[in-house]
Amino acid sequence: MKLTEAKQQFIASWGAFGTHWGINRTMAQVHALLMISAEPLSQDDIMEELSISRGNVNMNIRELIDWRLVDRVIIPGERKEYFTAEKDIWKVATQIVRERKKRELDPMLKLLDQLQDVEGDKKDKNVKQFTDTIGGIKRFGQQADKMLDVLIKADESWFVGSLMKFFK
Amino acid sequence: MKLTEAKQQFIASWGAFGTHWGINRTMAQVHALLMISAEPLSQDDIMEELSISRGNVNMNIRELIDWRLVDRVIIPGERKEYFTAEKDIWKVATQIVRERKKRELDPMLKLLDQLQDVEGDKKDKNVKQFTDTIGGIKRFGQQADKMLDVLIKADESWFVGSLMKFFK
DNA sequence: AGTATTTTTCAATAAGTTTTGAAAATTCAG
DNA sequence: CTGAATTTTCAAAACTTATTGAAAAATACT
Repeated sequence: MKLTEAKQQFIASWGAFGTHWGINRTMAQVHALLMISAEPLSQDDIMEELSISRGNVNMNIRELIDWRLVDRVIIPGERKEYFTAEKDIWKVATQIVRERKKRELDPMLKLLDQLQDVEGDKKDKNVKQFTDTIGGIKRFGQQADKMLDVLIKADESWFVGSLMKFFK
Repeated sequence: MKLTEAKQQFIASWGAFGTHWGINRTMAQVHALLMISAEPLSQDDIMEELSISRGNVNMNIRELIDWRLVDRVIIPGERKEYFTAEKDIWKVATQIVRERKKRELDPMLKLLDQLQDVEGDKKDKNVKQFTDTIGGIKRFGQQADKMLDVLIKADESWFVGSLMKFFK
């Protein structure tokens, strides 16, 4: 397979993949493009490679920077801004975990705390089912929370070395 | 907080939560409703509770059954079909992992295999960056794949007992 | 078999999200 | 300070996805 074709395939698939993960297709494509590019790219480069508008590039790059997956790069002597992506997939993954934990898991646990104490007869099966379900989700979420915290702080060699022995 | 209010809050939040995970809002809401219901519900019950149309309930229930998160229940003497959700959150989580692995991770790994061997000069930095990135993602994906396989087969007590020691 | 009830389908429509592109704002070199 | 290059904004348009509801199909009771 030719490089150009392989690149296109990867970008398209990474984009489709992203939509399953609550990430907008174009954002995932821009990220894919930057991950496989040896050199930083400008907004114009990205517009050209992906055939999308300037505004679209701008918005999605901003979002990627917000997620700390992409960095602005200044190239001396160049007027334009350039962009580059973190290429170590372990760092990419832990950064995504970090952000999603902050944006989704933490608020959910907060909410479950509040929902935990409904008024009413603990013997009523409707009340019981509700508090049992909420309680179960909460305990599970707290466990996941702890686990992710350690994962985020760990480095890859620990992950591959110690933890992976569990998963022979 | 009153039960009715707490229920509404939980259903709404679980729905919003779902959209971040590539799951349609209504599907997540139906799932939430069934998880906190002590008794199985009929299509009419769900229509009423969530104020959505019959067709909508039907489609989303079908999808949930497809994901094996919801079961049809026959109540003797009743003409209507009823539905109930798995309430053990550990089982729910492993089932979701199982399905998403099958639908997303496995196909992605297959694709990465194909993209691994691009023609061209291995010294070309563009070729090198591409194959390095793809290779890195593939290795990471394979590790995740193994880990998830063990997780799926494990039961909760193993998870909480042995594995959680790692995450003190 | 005939009929009433329930479930499923699906075309039309509504709602939501993403993209465009041109105008406004900003940046920077001379 | 001026003006060309570049970036940012955002309303309108395009596109995508979800929802409705009525008709068709399936089910099961008498």
